[in-house]
Amino acid sequence: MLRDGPAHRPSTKAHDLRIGLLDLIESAGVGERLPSERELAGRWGVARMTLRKAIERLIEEGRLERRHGSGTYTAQAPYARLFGLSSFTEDMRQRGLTPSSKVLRLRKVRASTDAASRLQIPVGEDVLRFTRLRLADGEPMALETVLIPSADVPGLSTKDLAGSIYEVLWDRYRISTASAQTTITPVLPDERSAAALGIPSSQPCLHIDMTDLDNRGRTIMVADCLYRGDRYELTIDLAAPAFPITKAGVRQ
Amino acid sequence: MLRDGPAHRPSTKAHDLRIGLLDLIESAGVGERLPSERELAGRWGVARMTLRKAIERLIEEGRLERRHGSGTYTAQAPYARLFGLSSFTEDMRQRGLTPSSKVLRLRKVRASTDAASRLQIPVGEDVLRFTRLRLADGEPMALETVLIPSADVPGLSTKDLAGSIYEVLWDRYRISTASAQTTITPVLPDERSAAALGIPSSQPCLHIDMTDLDNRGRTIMVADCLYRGDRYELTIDLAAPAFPITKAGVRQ
DNA sequence: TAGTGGTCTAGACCACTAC
DNA sequence: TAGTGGTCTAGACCACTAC
Repeated sequence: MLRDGPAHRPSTKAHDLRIGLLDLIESAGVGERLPSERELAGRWGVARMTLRKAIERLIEEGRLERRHGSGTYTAQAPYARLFGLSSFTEDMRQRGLTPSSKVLRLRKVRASTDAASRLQIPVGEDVLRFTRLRLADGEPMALETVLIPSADVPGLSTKDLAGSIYEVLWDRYRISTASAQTTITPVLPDERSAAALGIPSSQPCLHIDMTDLDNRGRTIMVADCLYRGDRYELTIDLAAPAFPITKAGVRQ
Repeated sequence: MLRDGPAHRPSTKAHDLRIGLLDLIESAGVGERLPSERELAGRWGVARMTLRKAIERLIEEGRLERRHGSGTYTAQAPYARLFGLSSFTEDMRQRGLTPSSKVLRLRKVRASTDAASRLQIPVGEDVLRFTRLRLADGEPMALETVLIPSADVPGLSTKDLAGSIYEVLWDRYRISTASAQTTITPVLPDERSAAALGIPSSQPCLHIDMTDLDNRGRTIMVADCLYRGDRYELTIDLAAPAFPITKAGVRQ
């Protein structure tokens, strides 16, 4: 059933099983139970240990979860996979704060040379550009400007921007971030940004620049964020054995 | 040979094998070859697959390396494991810059309440405290103050502080960092720091506060660093499938 | 060519869950 | 108690290395 062409590189059985498992995951809903390991191993004619290896890799990737004695389940929506850094909404909730947003601008623009280069699209292409004030417990926390190729998000409007953009991209367009590149620098805000954030322009801020890529390395969007240095701190926990965990913290 | 007490928690064979493997790693030099999987499995009376599982975990932790057809080897010194963030020396080299250091102060002090709490030692205990200017291509890049319990590093002196402290701790005291907690905030430097870094005090900087822990969760040292915002930027690459890679970048 | 790691098999028994 | 994942066994054959 599974194997394909002859002169193919990674063609191990575990890799073929991966494809089959991904199909199952795709067609299943979030949190749904897969057939048992014995059932799947039998169905695909492989040893259970071999199947388990393929499952383990998908667990590492955050696509599956196992519950001892119960079963193997599809994991939560992939937009939650990139830890704290990716989603302001998630960050704030983890801190026990209530996130909200105020859309300051939303319009369609033509990609500048710089934007086109970052988005990997032709110069002049239509791009949706919006700026939001992100709040925590009603108080300004960050100012964020996002660029997304218009063609990817037909019909996206202001009312979709109340919460996590990751959630909207996934729920509505089935777009999900597989990796992100982030650059962090300390800056002083310009007058306008300082006013929007409610801080003096002498207050240092974290400038967090992010590019989100899908699983084929194509750019999904770029985001330019300015976080208040007096309220926000970035925490990175690096652990040698397990995965480094990155999360954002809030200074009390 | 391996199993210990009865009412013990993780007591799987793979866990017992881990202990045996760690002993081998400890007594071997860096880059040395271990006995083959078949040899070790025979010696310890387990199936090869079981041994492999224990080896795989140590590979994930960066302690071992496998070379197909050749053997299993002890990995490079563990101080290099924590990616860019941990070692200024490594960071700069990766960027093609030449790192150097200038020790500004080094003395033994008594732990303040705050220091004692961060280092997990009694208040008033002897602590080695040093401040270094870190340079890249001869130009100031960061100002760093480090605290280490004196008892852990007998004989450490100024001449040991020319390069990576991680390297010294490992080579000389066999102390290695297993995890690190880092907090990042944007700040304006005080007059004295600004002068040392050769920047105006209106130049925002990244304040990076780090606590290094060993594999039992004990604090090894705390470091307080001020990075020039005009020369230094932090880059974080998050990838969903593999390990997030954190590295520091230098603005050109 | 001998020895190594890489993958896979077809079982076994245990620990846990959900009923 | 039936079904699930968790661990382990004792092999097999393949791919690669180092000589």
